[in-house]
Amino acid sequence: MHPRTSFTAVTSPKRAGRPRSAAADRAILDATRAALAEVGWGGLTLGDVAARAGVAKTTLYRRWAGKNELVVDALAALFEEQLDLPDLGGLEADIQGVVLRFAELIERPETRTALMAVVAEAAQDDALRLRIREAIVDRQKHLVLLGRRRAQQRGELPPDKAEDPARDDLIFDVIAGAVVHRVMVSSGPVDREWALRLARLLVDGLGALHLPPP
Amino acid sequence: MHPRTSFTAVTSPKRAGRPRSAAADRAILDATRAALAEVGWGGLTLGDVAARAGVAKTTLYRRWAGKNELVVDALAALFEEQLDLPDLGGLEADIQGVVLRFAELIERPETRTALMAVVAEAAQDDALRLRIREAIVDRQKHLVLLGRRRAQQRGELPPDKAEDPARDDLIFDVIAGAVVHRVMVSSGPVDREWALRLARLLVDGLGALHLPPP
Amino acid sequence: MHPRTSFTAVTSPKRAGRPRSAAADRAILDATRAALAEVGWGGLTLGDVAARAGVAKTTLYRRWAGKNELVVDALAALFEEQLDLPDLGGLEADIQGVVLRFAELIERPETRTALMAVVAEAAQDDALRLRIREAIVDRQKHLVLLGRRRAQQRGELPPDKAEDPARDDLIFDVIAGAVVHRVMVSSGPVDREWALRLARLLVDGLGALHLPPP
Amino acid sequence: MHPRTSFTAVTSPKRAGRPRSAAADRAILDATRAALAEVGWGGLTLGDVAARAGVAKTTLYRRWAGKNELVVDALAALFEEQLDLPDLGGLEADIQGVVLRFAELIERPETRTALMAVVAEAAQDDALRLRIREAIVDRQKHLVLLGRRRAQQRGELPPDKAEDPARDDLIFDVIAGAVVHRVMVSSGPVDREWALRLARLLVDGLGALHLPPP
DNA sequence: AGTTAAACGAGACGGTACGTCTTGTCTTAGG
DNA sequence: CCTAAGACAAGACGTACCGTCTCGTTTAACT
Repeated sequence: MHPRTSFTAVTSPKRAGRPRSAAADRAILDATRAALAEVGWGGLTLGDVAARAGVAKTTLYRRWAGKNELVVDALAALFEEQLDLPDLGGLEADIQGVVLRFAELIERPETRTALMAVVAEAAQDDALRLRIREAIVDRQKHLVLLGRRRAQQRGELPPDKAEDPARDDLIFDVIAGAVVHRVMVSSGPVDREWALRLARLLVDGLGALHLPPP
Repeated sequence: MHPRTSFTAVTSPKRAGRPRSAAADRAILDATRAALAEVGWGGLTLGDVAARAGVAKTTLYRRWAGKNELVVDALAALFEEQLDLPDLGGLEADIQGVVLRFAELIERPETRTALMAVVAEAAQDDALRLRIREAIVDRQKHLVLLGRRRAQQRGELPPDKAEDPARDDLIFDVIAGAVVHRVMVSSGPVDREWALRLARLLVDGLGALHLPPP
Repeated sequence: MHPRTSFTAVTSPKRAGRPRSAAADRAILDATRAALAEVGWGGLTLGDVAARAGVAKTTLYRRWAGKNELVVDALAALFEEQLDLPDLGGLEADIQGVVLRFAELIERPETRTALMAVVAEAAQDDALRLRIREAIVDRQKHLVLLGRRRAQQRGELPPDKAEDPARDDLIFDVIAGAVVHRVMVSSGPVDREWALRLARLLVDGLGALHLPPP
Repeated sequence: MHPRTSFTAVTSPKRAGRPRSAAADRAILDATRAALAEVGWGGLTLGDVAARAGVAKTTLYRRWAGKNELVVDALAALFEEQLDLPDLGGLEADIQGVVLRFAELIERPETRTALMAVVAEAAQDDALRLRIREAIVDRQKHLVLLGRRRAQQRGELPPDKAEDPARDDLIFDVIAGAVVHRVMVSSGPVDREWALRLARLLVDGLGALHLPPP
């Protein structure tokens, strides 16, 4: 499997020959999501995706190097929409809100069947792991910053003396990890109560993290 | 894929014909782990496992229904050993210890490449999800109970007025989820410092969880 | 494309595992001939042959390395039957008879579309050329010997003083070549008259060939 | 595949727009012959030919409908040169000479790999067969006429009472067929000796053909 | 000198077949 | 009845060409 011209890469100002069809891009990604929801990661066939999209396999392979890359891009679009953090008046409520929102995303059939699968594939593929982080994970991370600043303005958390990005990373790993584990492994519901308890645990735990790091 | 005689099931007292070779079982599981570490889940082939184990494919299929089941059993053996929680003198230290221990387990090549993969497969396969919980996840869960009781005896946490299993589940989801997310997605190290910060967050957050549930 | 265990090769005395299905061999060759007659060499697809034969592609590729080898074997069977030279009472009649017979063979749809194609492929493939000679061409060659001996016994040709295999080869090239050229290139009919004229030319020319070689 | 403006067709007196590049025509035919000699018919790719000729595929398809037509035209040029029959003083020598000459042509790599291939394709394509006859075969046929007349003038053959074109066709099929069969199938050399024997066979056989047809 | 219309290069496109691979079952011979 | 060996049906894989198309550019011949 050879590397391809990245689909997201901005095509250079002047390219000879017939330009790539933007409609094909869209059709393929839509078909991928639809197929994922229907048959799951394991049953996903690039031939089938191409057929659903009304596109030749070649067209698909010209843009993506394989199943992994395609699915990451297909999922990325889903995550892009869900990027906001409505101000619910307090840190606890904000966390509860974002947890519910994130769970909603994870529980969609496309996401359920595919997200862990690409993470698993990425275990042995550094480029893929990077792509997942860039296209999916990091986009959510700024919510942590936003939420923390808002809480500091409200006086719910003390102001920072110095930057501590590792702390925000930890918070993100805790929230995202807990939700994913709840949904994918424990198979329990992420309802308002569960989200509230997680929010409480974090609100109380967050104070300690603002003490000087060890 | 048809159900098989479960590998773990105790074979009935008297069975006619040549008995199954216990050596084959071990050889297959060892080969599976070795192959996982080498080529990862995606590259894992049942034909290759059989060849490595010096066993015919038939023998393998007679015991396991497919790749998923085989790998779950192969991983289960890895998790079986790691079941203790040395008393390090305080709740924070205990949590830090168990986090480091768990990370160590997750970061092995066999686990890294296979655990998420079977979780992903389980997204559409209830039986598999149950098997993973029973054989892998739940085995670790009693550590939460043990740790909490020890902390209550030390007076670090207030005694329970009533049972609250959902609370322990949440704690488990948070710890396990955070470690897995850190390792598999964020690709950051789970070192003493990271473990300490997570432990602190939990110790302080845990108090709130002992207030009456909402 | 890797070499395969030859289909015709006698399988060694003892082979482990399930033996190859003889029925599959037959079904594949029959399907090949049928497909050739229907869609011709250019339209012949190994996938289609497999489907017609009710066999998986793997089974086909286990026996033959590709289209060329398969078709040679499929044609060989056709040529095997046609091996006799009825005594029509005189050299001229015998030649006329064999020419008509040979033309009949060449003009079958399977042969028409495939024979020249494999010969063309063989132009760059020594192994294939050898296989064609062994499996198809040489089988007909003994007819020349037989016919000549019969004519010598009748006194139509003088007895040989010494062996001269090159002479028989020439005769074969002339007869086979003329018929093939007539059918494939000139697109003329090989009817009784044409066959008779060729026979006359040869009968009169043959005398000269029994003079001492130059 | 649609019909094209034939490459050989005289372009109509007035055509608007940019005229077709004659250089491209030449480059494509040269590239075709070179590619044929290198990779053979089977390996010949129109994309590759275009690349070798420094021309876009479109340019190629604007002139020829496909591989078959292109190769026929490429071969035709080779055969165009070889059209003479030096008077070697006698019928036998003349035949020997033309046989050697023809063999030389057939044994070129381009011819070897491509001639039989297009003949094979023509088995199911009447237009192609006609084109081959016109562009390649018939050009050689007048040599038979020329040789026969010369021999009649020398007195080596009796004068014709009536036209008998079928007889000349037969002679052509015999000579061309025998040489092709010798080269392509029997894989034997067409050397002076072989050519002489064929010439003798014909000279002696030819007398009979001048008797009244049956 | 400008206009025009076709040829040109480049390369994307929908298709189709390729030959390989893996899956899970089946068939033999041997223990 | 189990085992090893390996053939089997099924079907996805990723690649290579096919012949068509769609661009933007170039090149003559006709205004």
